[in-house]
Amino acid sequence: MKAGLKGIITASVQKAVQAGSVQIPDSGKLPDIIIDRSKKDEFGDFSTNIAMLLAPLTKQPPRRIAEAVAAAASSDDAVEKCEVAGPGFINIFLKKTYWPAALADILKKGADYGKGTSGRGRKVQVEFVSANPTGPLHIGHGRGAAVGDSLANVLAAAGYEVTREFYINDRGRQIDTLGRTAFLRYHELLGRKIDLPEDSYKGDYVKDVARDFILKNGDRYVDSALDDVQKIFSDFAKKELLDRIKKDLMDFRIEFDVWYSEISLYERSLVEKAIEELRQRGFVYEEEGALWLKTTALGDDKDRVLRKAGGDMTYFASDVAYHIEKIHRGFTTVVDVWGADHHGYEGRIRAVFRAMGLDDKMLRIIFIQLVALLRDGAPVPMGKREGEFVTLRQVMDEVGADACRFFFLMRKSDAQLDFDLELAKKQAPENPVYYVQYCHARIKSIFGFAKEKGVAFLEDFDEGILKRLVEKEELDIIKHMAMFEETVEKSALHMEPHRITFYLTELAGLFHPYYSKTRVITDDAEATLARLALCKSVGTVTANGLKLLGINAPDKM
RNA sequence: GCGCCUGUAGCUCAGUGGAUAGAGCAUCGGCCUCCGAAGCCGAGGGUCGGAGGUUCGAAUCCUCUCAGGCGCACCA
Repeated sequence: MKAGLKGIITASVQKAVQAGSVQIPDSGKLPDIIIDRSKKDEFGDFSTNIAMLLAPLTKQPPRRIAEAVAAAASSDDAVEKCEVAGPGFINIFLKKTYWPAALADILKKGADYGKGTSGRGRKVQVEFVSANPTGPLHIGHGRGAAVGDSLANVLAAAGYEVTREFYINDRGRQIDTLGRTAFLRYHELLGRKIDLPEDSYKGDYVKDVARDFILKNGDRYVDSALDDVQKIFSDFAKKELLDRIKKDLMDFRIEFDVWYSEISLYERSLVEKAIEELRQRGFVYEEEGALWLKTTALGDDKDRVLRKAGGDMTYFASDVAYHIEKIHRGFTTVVDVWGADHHGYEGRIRAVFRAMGLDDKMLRIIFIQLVALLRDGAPVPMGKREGEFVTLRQVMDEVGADACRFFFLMRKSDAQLDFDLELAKKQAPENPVYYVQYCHARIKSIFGFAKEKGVAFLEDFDEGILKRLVEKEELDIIKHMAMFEETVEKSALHMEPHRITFYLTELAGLFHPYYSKTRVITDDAEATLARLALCKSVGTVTANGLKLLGINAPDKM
């Protein structure tokens, strides 16, 4: 419905321009029209500041522009009146007949309500989690997973064609270290005395891996030299740990379209090809035995090594090849979801896009800030090096996937997040998770009650009865629901899925008080049906929003 | 030292240059004989870290500054 409002304002601006009362300079480009719910009822239903945005362009006073636009908009069928207020706000009062139509539109669209077309089918890749298969997913990965997955949902809803991708760092020094650690744990389990080097993976999960290795292979490698069998242990361990990561993500209800192996880049010679491509563009040189990418010419702080003097390729070289591959695959936008501790890496990856002659705006990097895990307000210690960090699995098992995802999506991702385990579990008002879900369950139960009372709510009811919804609370709910499509679009545009969380909390915050105050099922048959229609649509919008967050909309709690 | 992120109510945070800065929690006081009390109603709470600047207008943009977090590898 919001698109309709935007259309009214756009047309009105154009009318004012044609009439000569607003003069747009030759460039002729209108600023984006932004319409918001009015802050106060006396400011109408919706407001726009378009006149104030046009003022500097047209060099005309904002109030005069506003008056011209408001006059044009007043003649629109849906508009009751338009007022100019303050420095140049246009306050739009819509006709009462607009709201039944808006509500009917939501009911008609159902599960599709909220879907938009602003993405125009453009291809977007969202790469997220991409945790090394050297250990379990920790809580920070979980936040990245929730944000990445929800962002992908939101982009898809806004009309983009989305690919979800997990990049697997399945080669390099950390994998070698993993293999060596597994090798040592293997010996330990077979009764040998071992000495675990400082840079080993110290978590018990490597013992689990070694135990499984024994089940499959027995003690046949116990007398082998590490160098001879390291690859066997590395391969075994990384596969097992990746399987666990996949299992964790599946239980967190996250599915990837593509699992992209770093090794596969080498198998297809894509790393060499990428370097060759960059060499031809003049950004590759050799110095002190190493091969360098001249990223300083592309906005980075210092040049970066692609191939070490010892001959090994760096992790960066793979990543260069991977991102060039993303470009060749035809994505118009590439989204990388990274832990905030990787922000030092941003410059060199942007440089790759610039080196390829592309606008690096096509790369969007979402940084996921730290999660501070609390229990009853007291911090839960973390620290991967010691091998005693809190895993996603532990938290998910303790508080449930729904609460977990909701907490991760309660804040914008570049703000630190306090996650209180006890709070997330509490079935009490101070837990924000259930407020929204309860809204959905409550509505389902209203329909259960209606059925008991023999009140039938049919899909093809007479829309005329919706004009019985005249209470302020009822209209406020409809107005908020009318903003859902806009919210999804803004969420996609800014790549901020947490906006959906806030939107749903607000919707529930309108519904619960309404429910307490107003009886839905009464002797008045028409009013009952109209209110059931309202309830139905709130349930629909809540379910649609929760789906974008990857959270269940329960019928019962 | 350089770079990035964050400073908004007691706490945790919303707030694409616009109107008198908003929620939730916590605190205090009320509400279950009636569609789910995981809910509702009411009250108090603010130098938007600080200082300049840009402008009709700044929590929002720019500069400086203070505080916290993170990063500055031929590691990944």
